Amino acid sequence: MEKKTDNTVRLQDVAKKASVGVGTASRVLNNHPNVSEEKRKRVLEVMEEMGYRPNFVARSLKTKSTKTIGLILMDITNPFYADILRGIQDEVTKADYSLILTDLGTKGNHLPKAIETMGDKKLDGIIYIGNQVDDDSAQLFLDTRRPLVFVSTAVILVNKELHDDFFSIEIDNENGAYEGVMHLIHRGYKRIALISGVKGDQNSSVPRMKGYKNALEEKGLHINPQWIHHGEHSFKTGYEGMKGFLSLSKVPDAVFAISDMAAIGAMKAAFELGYRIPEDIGVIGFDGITHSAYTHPTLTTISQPRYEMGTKAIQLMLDQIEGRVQKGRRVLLDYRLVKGGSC
Amino acid sequence: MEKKTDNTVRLQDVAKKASVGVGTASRVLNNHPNVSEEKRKRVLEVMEEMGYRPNFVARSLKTKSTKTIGLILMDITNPFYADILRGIQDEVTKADYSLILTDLGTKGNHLPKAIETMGDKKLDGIIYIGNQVDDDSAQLFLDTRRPLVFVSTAVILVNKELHDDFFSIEIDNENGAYEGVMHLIHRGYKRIALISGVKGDQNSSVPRMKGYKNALEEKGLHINPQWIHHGEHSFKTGYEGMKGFLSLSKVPDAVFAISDMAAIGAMKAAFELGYRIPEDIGVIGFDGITHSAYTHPTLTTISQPRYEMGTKAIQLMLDQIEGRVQKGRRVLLDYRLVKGGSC
DNA sequence: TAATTTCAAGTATAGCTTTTCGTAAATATT
DNA sequence: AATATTTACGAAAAGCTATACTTGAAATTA
Repeated sequence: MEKKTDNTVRLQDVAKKASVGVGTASRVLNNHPNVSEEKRKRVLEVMEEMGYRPNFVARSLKTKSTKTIGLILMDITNPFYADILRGIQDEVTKADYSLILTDLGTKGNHLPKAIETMGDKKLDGIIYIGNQVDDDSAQLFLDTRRPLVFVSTAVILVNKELHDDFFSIEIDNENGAYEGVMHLIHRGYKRIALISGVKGDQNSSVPRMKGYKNALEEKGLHINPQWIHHGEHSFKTGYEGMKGFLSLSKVPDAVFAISDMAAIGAMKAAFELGYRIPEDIGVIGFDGITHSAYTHPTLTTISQPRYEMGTKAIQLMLDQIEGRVQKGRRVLLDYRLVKGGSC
Repeated sequence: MEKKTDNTVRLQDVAKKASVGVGTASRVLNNHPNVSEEKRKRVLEVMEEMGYRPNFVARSLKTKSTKTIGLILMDITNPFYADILRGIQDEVTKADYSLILTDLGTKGNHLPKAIETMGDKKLDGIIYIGNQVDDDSAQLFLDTRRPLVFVSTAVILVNKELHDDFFSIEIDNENGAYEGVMHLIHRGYKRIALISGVKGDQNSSVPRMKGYKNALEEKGLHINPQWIHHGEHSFKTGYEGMKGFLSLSKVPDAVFAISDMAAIGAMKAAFELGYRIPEDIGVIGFDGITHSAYTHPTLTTISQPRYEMGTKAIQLMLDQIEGRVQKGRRVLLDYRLVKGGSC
């Protein structure tokens, strides 16, 4: 009961030296009221003098709060996610929480393991940013019985029902895409191709493709299946998609890319084949990453409020952790058409 | 001693149901030898049946190991760092550790707080990736008394002495820069400008500028102070640097950028002013981020083994945590000139 | 057979903090 | 002045696991 194996100083060491009970010392530490000014001062002095630092692990065991939020994300390599992370980080820092990050990466399905570990480590909440999650993983999320926030992720189906015990933050993807394609049409483009994401992904691919089709149909333009390319949110996807389009007998005159990464890859491919942008072929992207302002020509894009998505995510998380809200809901943020020189 | 407030199942619940001592249950959990096959099986069954999940926090309190590594990095928005993170993440996942991330961002000095928090939360080790740290923060790092790995960071000075109780992973920045500039010279460029990082930063700015100067001096080329621009590793810095150079009466014919981000920004500025790359002005970058392969023309760059830097960082970290090494050392990895079309 | 070794398995304790509880003292109320 | 209420504070429990220690039985040896 009085072993000092290493030289860490414990609260009871402080208490003893200050001649108070360990309970009192704890109260001082946590700014509880019922402690006399005299003892408070003495304890504080001794803490300073001995260089006492509270043990977070022991505290967590007792309070059941780790002051740590888990963040699972798709691919940190994509600046879109990195920008969201910046918002998350700033807000987390402000609230004195820590962040446990799991970057899923592209190879292998590490999601179930990641969710379970975050539950086991007693994180106070979990944020997920990425593609739609399958039903099994969705169930795992709920099983952790922790506050959840999904960013830029389609609402999940569990047992074929919509759950309302988590938050989600998105933009109106369908209308965003619609507006982007409309912009192309207004600029005079008529043969508009689509570089999409993972087929069937309810997060970005499905709603954005819907917006794309809505716009074309509304204007009576032809939807050519050959002009739709599926892939990831990567340079490579855009590059390959564009290469494919430009090798067809009937070449499109504009491309709507589901992400800026893909748009940049597409531009590269067009340039390589000697096409001029925007004269020969127009390009529009989606996301609004910083990078899109540094291509030549500058990329026109549907910009998402990335930083704000991050800050909002943490705010909603803290609302849940601190019991200010009960039911989850879907939060829609505004997107914005940023006009560049690519179309 | 027998309160069940919520429905979490504890090891002692498992033990009771399996009619064994809690010690035995613990041994089963940790694969200790001295337990009969019969009881092991029974305990395992009960665990499965009750859905038992070990409490990491309680375990950490006892074992003094959190199975969590801290990562402090400069700016996740820079793909160079994001790529390193990918390597770190993969290796961390493999070893069944978690990662607590602190992205310092650009505004405010959050480093001291970040270090202290990671110490307080009893993380098993800390990795730092970024600019040179000041002496005070360096001392804080050492005060945590935890394994340390510094990636792409200049060796730190504490009390004006070189410490050897931490690891660092770098490339030979001076020679890398030297080689890059030499490449420009061999391609026929003679008026070579430099877009550098933070002035005096021993991490990248100082050694790379040294390599830059070495090359110029060796070839008897003029070093023009007006052709040196300081800033950050960002698009903006490169953009502004190049704009500045091209407004001078005596314009350079090539630019060596300290990072690919800056190089891309510089290319953008040159294009805007109607310069052709590589005909009118040559550009070479540093880092080798994926992005550099998708500019037009493709960016020539000194590529750093980013992913490997990450995996190596974790390997060295685990070596320390698991006691396989005592003294720290400096690890140099290989860089590589990747020839693009920008010079 | 008795003594010794070996091993399985149960018990108690440590790890550090917060919180509950009970007591004593101080203050307020009548 | 006597009682009720509030406040200060120490002792101990609780949170959950791992480990050191202990015990008892079985196996080995003399």
